[in-house]
Amino acid sequence: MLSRVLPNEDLSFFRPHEFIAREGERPDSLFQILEGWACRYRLLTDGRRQITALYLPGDYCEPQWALGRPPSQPVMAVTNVRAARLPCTLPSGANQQLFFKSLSDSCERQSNWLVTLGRRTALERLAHLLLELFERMRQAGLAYGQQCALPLTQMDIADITGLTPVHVNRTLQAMRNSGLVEFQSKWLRVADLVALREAAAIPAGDALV
Amino acid sequence: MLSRVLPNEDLSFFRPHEFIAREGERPDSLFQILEGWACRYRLLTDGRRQITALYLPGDYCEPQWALGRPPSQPVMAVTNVRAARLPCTLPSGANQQLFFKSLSDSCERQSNWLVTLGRRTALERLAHLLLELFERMRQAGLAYGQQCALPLTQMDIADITGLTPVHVNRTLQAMRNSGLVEFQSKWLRVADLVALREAAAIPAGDALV
DNA sequence: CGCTTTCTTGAAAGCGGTCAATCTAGGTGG
DNA sequence: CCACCTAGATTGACCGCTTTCAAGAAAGCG
Repeated sequence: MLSRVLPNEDLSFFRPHEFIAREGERPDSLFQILEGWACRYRLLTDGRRQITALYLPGDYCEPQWALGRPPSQPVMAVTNVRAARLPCTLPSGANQQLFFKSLSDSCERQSNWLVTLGRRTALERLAHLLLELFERMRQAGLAYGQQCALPLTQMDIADITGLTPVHVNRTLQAMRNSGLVEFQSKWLRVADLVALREAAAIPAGDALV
Repeated sequence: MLSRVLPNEDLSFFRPHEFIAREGERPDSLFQILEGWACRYRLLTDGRRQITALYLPGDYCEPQWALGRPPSQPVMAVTNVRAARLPCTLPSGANQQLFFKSLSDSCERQSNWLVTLGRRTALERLAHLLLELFERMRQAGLAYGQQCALPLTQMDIADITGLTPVHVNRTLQAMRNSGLVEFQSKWLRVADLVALREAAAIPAGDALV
């Protein structure tokens, strides 16, 4: 599933909360996540945090670094992360295609998140998030039946969905109580994907990306 | 300022609210906006709308169409629009660079908007929007001193900022009353850029993009 | 000059936020 | 093996920003 582009030798490891890239510092390589999760975020001066991207196994972090653009937001490991180091230059041929597909995918995902943050309720945001993460884990070959790992704290989830941890907690409980999802100790189980899609207010034809 | 890539012959014109691209329909060309504004948006089934991108003079609409990805969201003219038609294929050489820069710019802008929609208050969102639009108009050579055109209705602004038109109206009034901006009849005047940045809760080092 | 879109205003309600305390579980060291 | 520690999850009470609903004023346009 998770296609490797480089030999096993060039690996990096990160611990939870360790920086993978710092704001403004030109990284000397970019990464393909092999194992674990990472995130990109921005902090406002008063401490408000918004997570703007999640990197799951298989994801590139970040193609645009190869375009000569230093990271404008820090990237940090959420869990233990194992990643392949790739040269920080634009590859040619098929790998170039891959890069641009990756860039354009993340653009698409962000665009969908704008809709969620701008117009969806708390419950819809959480449904959307769980759905998207399950789908991405499935595509990475990391879902088992209707279950997958989901190693985020409720605080992380709050900073993704633009809510407070307290409200995430309450809304998650409502979702559990209504039987929409099972989600505890970093493990997600989606009984009814269609119901979850509906709860997320995702129009019929829309892809999740 | 606004560098043209094609001869004058290949032009398209659109009226306000006219579709420039429809969801899922492969466009046969992509555009560089020469005059006027356009937007990309998504509609939820109950009518909620979120605008996910604005296209100002000089902007490409949309590089990723050339990557073989049909538009996942409709694009529509906000004002009268004059645009140059470009072949819907990946250019080579310098123009390719241009495309990817454009793609990566819009990615960056979206990422900043995630922060705004997720974590900023109504006043901060509006300040951020006005600031960004002024800056983009300035870079396009379309600002005159500290003023520029801003041809959006309060409803458009609401659908960009994830607010209701009513609240946009009230918040805009508050900003006018406090002397932060002058904005009426589609014309913006920013007396104090620094104050507006502060009102937008934009951390010191951050670029607007 | 009438029509339609846009802007403005008021009152009331609600969703999600804030503050603060308590409970739980995983990890550590003795 | 258990006391302790700390991060994370949970709960309750209250607050307030933003929404909703409903009218009316203003402005743009044919």
